[in-house]
Parts: sequence; structure tokens; C-alpha cells
Amino acid sequence: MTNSSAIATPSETFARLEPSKRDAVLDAAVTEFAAHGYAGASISRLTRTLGIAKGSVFQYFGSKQRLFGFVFDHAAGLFADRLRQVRDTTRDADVFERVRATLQAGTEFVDTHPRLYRLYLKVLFQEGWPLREALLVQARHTSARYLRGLVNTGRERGELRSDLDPDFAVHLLDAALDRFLQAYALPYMDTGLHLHAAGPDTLAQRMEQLVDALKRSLGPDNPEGSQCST
Amino acid sequence: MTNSSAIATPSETFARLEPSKRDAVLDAAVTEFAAHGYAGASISRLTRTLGIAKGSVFQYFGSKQRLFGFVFDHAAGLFADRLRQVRDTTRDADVFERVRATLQAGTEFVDTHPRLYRLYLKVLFQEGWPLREALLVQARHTSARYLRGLVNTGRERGELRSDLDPDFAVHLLDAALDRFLQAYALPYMDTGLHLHAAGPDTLAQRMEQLVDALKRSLGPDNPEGSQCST
DNA sequence: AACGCCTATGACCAGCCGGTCATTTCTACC
DNA sequence: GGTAGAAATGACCGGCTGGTCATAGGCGTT
Repeated sequence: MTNSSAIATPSETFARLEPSKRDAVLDAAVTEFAAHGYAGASISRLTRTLGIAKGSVFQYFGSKQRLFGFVFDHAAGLFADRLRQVRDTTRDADVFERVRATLQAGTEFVDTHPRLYRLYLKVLFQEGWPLREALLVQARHTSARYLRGLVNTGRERGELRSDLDPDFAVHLLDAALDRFLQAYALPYMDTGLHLHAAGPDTLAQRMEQLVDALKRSLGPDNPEGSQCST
Repeated sequence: MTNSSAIATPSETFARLEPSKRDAVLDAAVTEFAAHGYAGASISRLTRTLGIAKGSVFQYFGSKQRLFGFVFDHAAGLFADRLRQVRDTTRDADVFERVRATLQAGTEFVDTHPRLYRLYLKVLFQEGWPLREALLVQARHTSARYLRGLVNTGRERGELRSDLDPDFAVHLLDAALDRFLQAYALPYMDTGLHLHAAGPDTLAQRMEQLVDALKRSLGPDNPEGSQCST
């Protein structure tokens, strides 16, 4: 699972670790990086939290940088897996239904891995260290390719406006989906939608609202029999 | 100008400084924070870059935290001023024209203060230090209030769909504008729009494209005489 | 019990950090 | 030139960092 792209590999010692401990280390590392960013994160504090010796972490990963690389890679892999899953299970559905499903999968991912998503957001705007570009390019590439696929099949099926610029469509979808998720995950990014205070129905309603708006923007001009007065 | 909200004030010594030096300090501080984030930024390196003594910076601002507070406040003030300006000069224009003008003002701001914008993006997702919430709430509040104003007057004038949820409209505008700016400022956030490689005409065209899409989403159902066959 | 191999440990290192402050340098007025 | 007050300075402090490594401990095989 989670086929990481070998940007950073842990030592064999780590691979041989008891799974529960391995997960504990990974989990605590995500928490540490998500809470303090790369520069602010402290390996000493991490080992104190975990109750293990500092040397062990360096035995496992060699350096702070490679630890971070592995953690981020792992997170990106989990998300990519989920995306693939949505793509395959909705293969025959309408583009906008697929967008809705993606939106839902996104919120579910934020629910089950809240700190992973925060970590991703942090990396998005963190500069000044070697691995960032590699990680980011890979992550954005995954997302873009996924949306590009949706748009392309949607166009072939005539579910999108014929004069639509696919590049623009991908951008708009990316913007809408990403920001919705941000609003869902981060209270201060929620400009009036009140997503985090919302129950599941209200959330579903908000998603419907967004998909509807996207349909108006990107869908064909005369959707059904609703043109003018019937 | 730039009425900062007194979240952090520099000492009188700093206020009495020669304007050119004051600007140099501010400028270098923005660069340092924008490049390394709050935790990663180093006052020692900053003073080395500036060629002044470390003590001076603490003489001026008292602490790293207050320096950062002042720098961010200053940046937010500049942007808020520009927003106000756009709001006032386009007071009588159509909502979507106003959105277009906002978009343009945004790209111009990124052009003239590239590191200020990057700093803002960094703070957006940086956690674990006291002033962040205050600064962020203030910044998002400014943006949300601005868009809310546009939406409200647009609704009164019937330039928006009658059944439109204003909360949702604000969210969608916020998402679209913010992400467009991000794509413009940060190459890796530009998923296929190729904004940074674009000349001014292409850029204007892209903005038009976005405004058009927003008009379809938020505008009235039958915009002009184009409903069905006339 | 003795051996070999892997893992865990935490004292230790050099380096940088934010922050202080006694001292020097500058400047303006007489 | 003298002097008073403001501004600039950089050596210095305690603390924390990422990273190292000699040592100790665990454990299966003989």
C-alpha cells in the first residue's frame, strides 16, 4: 500500500520494528511537524514525547530531513490511494457527481487524518530546504493529473461546455476543492460557511451547493429541459 | 497611511530613524521571515545581512515576536489600503467588473510586493505562536468584509442570482480570488494556467475567463437577451 | 555460559539561537 | 572644545538544537 516514491527511505532497522511502535513513531512525527513546521520541529522533543532515545530516531532515519521526507511521502501516498479509489469506483458517473464524491472523500480524509492534512498545508508554503520542491511538485502533480482525468472524460461525454478551456477547468476545480477542504479543516479559513460547526447534512448541503455552482460554470449552457418557460 | 492596528509597536528610536534605513530594516525583515518562516528566521542573520548590530534590532522592537508582529501588520495594512482604494474607485461598477478590478489589483500587489504576499501565505499555515491568531483573524476578516460588501450591493442591484446564498457567494469568490493569486505568485501552485509565463494580455484573458465563470455561477439565470431563441 | 549480532541509550559536541548590557560612538548645542 | 544624551555596538549568556558514538542490553544459537 501507499507506494511512496522513494524520496526518502528509512533504515532497515525501522522496517523491522514492531508495527505498533513504528506507527507510534510515525504518528508522533506527523504531530510534531504539523504543530511546529519543519524548522520549529524538534527531534529532542519528539523523542521525549515518545519516551525513546534520541539516537534511535537517527538510527531509523539518519537525519531530520530524511525523517520529514519519509513522513510527508507517507502522507501523500495515503491521500493518493484514496483519490485512486474514488476515481475507480465512480468511473461511470457524471463528472459533477465525481467531483462531489471527491469532495466527500476529502472531508473524510481530513476527519480521519487531521494532522496529515495540516502537515500538507504547512509544507505548501514552507521554503528554504531541499526536499520541498520535489515533494510539492509530486503532490500537486498527482492532484492535477487526477482532475485532468475527470475533465477529459467529462468533455468526451459532453458533460462540460463545448467551448471550455480544460486548463482553466482544472484550475477552477482545484481552487474550489482545495479551498473547501481548507475551510473544513481550518476554522479561520472558513469565511462564513460555518463548516466545522455543521452537522453531516449541512455539510452535504454545502457540497451540493458548490457542485451546483461548478456545474453552472463548467457545464453545458442548457442543461436539461429547464431553458426558459416550459 | 497604512493604519496598522497596534498589535505591535516599535520603539521611538525606530520611529526617529532615517527613513531609508527604516525601510531597509523593514524590507530585510520581510525577506527573512518570508524565506524561513517565523521559527526558521534568525535575527542574527538578519543583522548580518543588514550590516548592523544585533542589539539595534532589539533596541527597535524589543523581541523577535514584536518585530514579526509589526512587519506583518505593516504588510496587512498595505494590502487593506489597496482594497479600500479598489472598492472606492469602482463603487458604481457592476459586481463582476469590481471582482475583475480586485483580481487585477491583487496581481499588481504581488508584482510590487512579492515577498509580502509570500509572508502572508506562510503565516496562513504557520502555527504555535501567540500572535498568529490575532493577525490572521484580522486579515481574513478584512478580506471577508470586503467581499461581503461587494456581494451585498450586487444583490441589491439584481446583478446576482436571486436565490443565491450570500455566505456561499463570499466563500466562492474568496476561493477563486485567493487561488488565482496563489497560482500567479507561486509557480508550483499554477496547475496548468501558466500564469507566471504569461504576458499581460494572456493574464488579462485569464482573469476575464475567471470572472466569466463566476458570472455563470453567481449571476442571474438569464443574463441578457440571450435566453433561448429571441 | 559464552558468543555474536542487532538495537537502544543518553552523555556529549559544536553551533546557533534570542536576548542583555556595559561600553563606545555619534550628534547637537553651547 | 566640552558636554550631555541618544544610538550603535558586539562580546557574552543560558538554553536548545541536530547529530555522534562508545557503551549497555536483549536475545537466539551453540
